[in-house]
Amino acid sequence: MRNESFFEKVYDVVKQIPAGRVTSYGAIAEYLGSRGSARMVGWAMNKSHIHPDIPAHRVVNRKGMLTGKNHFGSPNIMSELLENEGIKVQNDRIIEFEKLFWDPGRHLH
DNA sequence: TCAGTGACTGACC
DNA sequence: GGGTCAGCCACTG
Repeated sequence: MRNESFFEKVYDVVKQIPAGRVTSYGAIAEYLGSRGSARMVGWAMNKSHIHPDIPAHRVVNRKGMLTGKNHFGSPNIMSELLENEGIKVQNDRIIEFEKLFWDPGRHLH
């Protein structure tokens, strides 16, 4: 049903990302059937503050870089949240991003 | 309705 | 990995 907006679906996926794992905007967009609309996912994250439990820090770009850290109020919050979950962050980039990558299309098939 | 905006991505270097 | 360019599309005013 389309009772949910595009970003409502995005939140539904993001909330299912397990702790200690990360995914990319493009992966979520692709899972929602809007491949190439990764910007919409990032845009949805921008408004995720209206939702209580959106682990937006577990969503990064396809290179594993914390491009959205600037939207957490303070640039260091995002990396601290990730490190708190056991994810190593160095120079605004997730170490071993490929190993920690969580594909919604594979887990939520 | 139209134009602006953007937490991206792929191509290229 | 990182900068630039162009395409992408849902939402806002």
